Amino acid sequence: MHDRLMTAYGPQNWWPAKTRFEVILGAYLTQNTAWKAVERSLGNLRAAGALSVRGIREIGREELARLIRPSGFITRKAHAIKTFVEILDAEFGGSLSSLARVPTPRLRLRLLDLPGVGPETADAILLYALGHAVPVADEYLRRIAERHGLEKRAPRHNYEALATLTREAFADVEEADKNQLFNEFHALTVAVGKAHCGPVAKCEGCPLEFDLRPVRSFPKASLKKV
DNA sequence: CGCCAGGCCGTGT
DNA sequence: ACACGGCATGGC
Repeated sequence: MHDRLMTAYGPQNWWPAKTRFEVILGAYLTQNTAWKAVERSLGNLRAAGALSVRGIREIGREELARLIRPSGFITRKAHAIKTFVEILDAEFGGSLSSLARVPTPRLRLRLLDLPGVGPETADAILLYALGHAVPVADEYLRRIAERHGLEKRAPRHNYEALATLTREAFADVEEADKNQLFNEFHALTVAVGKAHCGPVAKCEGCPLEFDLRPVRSFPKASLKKV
């Protein structure tokens, strides 16, 4: 899949953000939200000088909520983002580098313990902001796995099963290369997902093989949740 | 106008 | 364990 998608789409150069903290903000803001809307929110934050740890630290929740309005769920996301910075300050001296030095398993659990951080957001932050080599699964990968019948190896196609599926697929890769591969694979998954993996798959021209299964036989409900 | 987006969480079974 | 609905907003 990775090779096929790479051939079709080329390197995606993710994450589309300049700083580590910008990646983290994007990870929160893009939850069930189109990236286009996230870009607008990030633009608002930049204009307000709030695109940094200090910037978020210094603005109030209401002001933050107003700035991220385009990407929705503003009350929850504003609270979640403020909490992240509070924890960063309280436990890591406000240093992302310090946070990044925590061993992967413990760091992942700490992130998951934060409000508004589920498995995908935690792994996106780990991989794209903190440099840890973890796979990121998402709704598109879930649909791809389901429509290709990969759930035989992951009976309960939940998040962890998809992550494991990805880890196993890249098991023979050099440890030093895994970060880059997980990075690219998730970005490519989103690329093919946007083009072909909506609620109703558009198999036309898809570099994958969605015709392995009759897509229309999947009830809408089965495409909804991880 | 209706569907949905690079999820997460509380609640009910 | 798993399903379901709410969370907010704007693009298409």
